[in-house]
Amino acid sequence: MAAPDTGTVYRADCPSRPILDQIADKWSMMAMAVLAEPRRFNDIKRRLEGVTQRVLTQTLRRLERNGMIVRRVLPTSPVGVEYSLTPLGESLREPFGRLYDWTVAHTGEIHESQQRYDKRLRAEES
Amino acid sequence: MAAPDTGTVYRADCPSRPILDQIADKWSMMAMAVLAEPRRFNDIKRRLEGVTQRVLTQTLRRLERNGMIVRRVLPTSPVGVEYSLTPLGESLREPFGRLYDWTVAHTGEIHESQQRYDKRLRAEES
DNA sequence: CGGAATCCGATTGGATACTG
DNA sequence: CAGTATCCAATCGGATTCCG
Repeated sequence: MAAPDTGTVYRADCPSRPILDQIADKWSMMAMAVLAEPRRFNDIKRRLEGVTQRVLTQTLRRLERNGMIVRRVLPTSPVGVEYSLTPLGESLREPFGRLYDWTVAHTGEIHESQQRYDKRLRAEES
Repeated sequence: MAAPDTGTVYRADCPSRPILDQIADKWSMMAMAVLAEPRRFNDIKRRLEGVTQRVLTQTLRRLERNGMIVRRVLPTSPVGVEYSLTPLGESLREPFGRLYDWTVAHTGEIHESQQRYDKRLRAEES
């Protein structure tokens, strides 16, 4: 199976660790999905309902630094900026998509588990 | 392809959002991988080099609440606690494994991109 | 052994105002 | 339009101590 060998990974020097830190967060995953086609800043912002300008900027900067997306300034007036996926970023959409599909498929199960857990906790506290 | 439709997802009420918030973090992913076989608290802690007791406890609690793992108190002295994956948690290892494999495969590319980015940034500041 | 509780510095993130 | 800058509140997380 695809999962890592549990004997050798997840030490402090495991190369996957800093990378997961950089890309495995909510907004990065959403931004990558939305960037299936090139989009401009405010377009992305509108689609990621709830994200603030500050956080979106930081997210896009980090994705750019890690080679997932490219930032292109358009020669318009006023200036426009278009973001698009690199081949590297494109290749990440597949594993991300798997994860997304999984969450959608198991949403109900998870919510039920949460409610059972919270109920049990409240019962113990009484 | 497996990725979500960019026209309809990532709204505030998209069911994937709170779930990704809960599971798509570094320590959760590492803990899930390490729990390929049932393990006790301090065993997990040793394998996740760098994690503190506090953070590991919080991580395991959240995974338990979301139905990914079960916590079993062993009738030993002193008490032992064993964590193991539920079927739901087991099913998550596959998409997680894909993501892990991806990070390992592209570590080099990402580091190069980071260095190019940082270098370019320093050049502009001067 | 496997936590819970507390303290506290560091980081995050929202709101707001300003800019080329 | 696409940011940057600043302020500030909340959260996170490390270290330490105590407990059944």
